[in-house]
Amino acid sequence: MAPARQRQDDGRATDAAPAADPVRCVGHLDCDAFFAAVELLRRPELRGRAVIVAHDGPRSVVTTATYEARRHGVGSAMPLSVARRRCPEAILVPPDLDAYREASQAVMSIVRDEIDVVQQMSLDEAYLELTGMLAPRAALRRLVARIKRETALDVSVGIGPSKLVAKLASDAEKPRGFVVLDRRAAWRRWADEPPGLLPGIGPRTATGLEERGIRTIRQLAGVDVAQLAEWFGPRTGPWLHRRCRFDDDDPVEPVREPVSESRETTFSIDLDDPDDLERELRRLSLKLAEALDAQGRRGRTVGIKVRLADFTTVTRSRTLPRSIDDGELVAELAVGLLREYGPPAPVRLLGVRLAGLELVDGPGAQLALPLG
DNA sequence: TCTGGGGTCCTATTTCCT
DNA sequence: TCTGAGGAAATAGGACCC
Repeated sequence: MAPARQRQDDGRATDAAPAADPVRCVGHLDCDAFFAAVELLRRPELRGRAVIVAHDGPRSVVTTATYEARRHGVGSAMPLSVARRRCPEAILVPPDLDAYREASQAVMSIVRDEIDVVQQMSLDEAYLELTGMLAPRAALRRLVARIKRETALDVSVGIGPSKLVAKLASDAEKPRGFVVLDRRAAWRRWADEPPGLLPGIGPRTATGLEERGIRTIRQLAGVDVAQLAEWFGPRTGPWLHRRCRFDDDDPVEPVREPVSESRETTFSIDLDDPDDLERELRRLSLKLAEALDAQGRRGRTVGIKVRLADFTTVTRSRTLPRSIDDGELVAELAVGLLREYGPPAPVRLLGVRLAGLELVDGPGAQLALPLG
């Protein structure tokens, strides 16, 4: 494989070409077993033991497990029933989102204090734009040490020429990893791994590739773009073509406006009675509207999501001429959609969503309250 | 093994408009 | 008035991520 433009990150491109942009440098920071780590801080007696953070229900899944539990084959998103079978001695701790939010804020405010351009991806993960920085590695070494000192949490860090490589690098040697790679090093390290290693290639795409005889990133890189476009679509095809070459120029975007917000719930026993379903949908609608109201946001498209007993999922939505934020109205519309659909089987999950979000009367509207 | 909750984005199809 | 091409927006489904 020959990367189109090769530029090493030693290249302090001296005044030769005026158009030469600086070598991009991106960091990815990921807290190790974040939810579990926060729990261990509060309950040090659990240190060294297999701990699973999950609700205790018949249909719950593992949110995080300590590395001791992972050694027994327990992993994130695994049904709790399976996790228990694999690791019966594991201690179950219910999630405490408020505590994780607080810990996240502590970490992220340190990150933002040290780095100008930060894109936070979740409570425990962020991309850092390091381009132009004189000594990015040293800076991130200091950052890691400061996070450990001030929060007692461990993080893994990856540094690369793109988000893609940085993310793979941070994942490569967890926990407490610190991996720096350029594109060619990434190729050497992962070319013979399965395509599913690459973020964005999930089980479905991996299977699709396998059915066509493609089992490694190297093999994927040998497939014609046009062929990939035919197989996976006009955008996904070319995207795969670049991805398997570790070619990525996705920018680090510090602020992104939310597109939609939703509330959903899985019942511990499937619901059959329309009255029960409507009551639940109302409750979810009011909860959603309340949250959006607190943010000063409204939405123009109301949608429902219904998962039936056999796991088939149906969505219905309706777009209004203008955006709304009233809980009762959201509930009315959601219930209307549910009635129109009329679930043909017992329902396992019900959800409501508001999309096409906007800030009411633009930014700052919330501050425009009468002062008396 | 039997699958949470909260998001983003992509694709295909339909519908409406010009 | 009928017909059709082509774009934008809406809709539904689904992949994927943490």
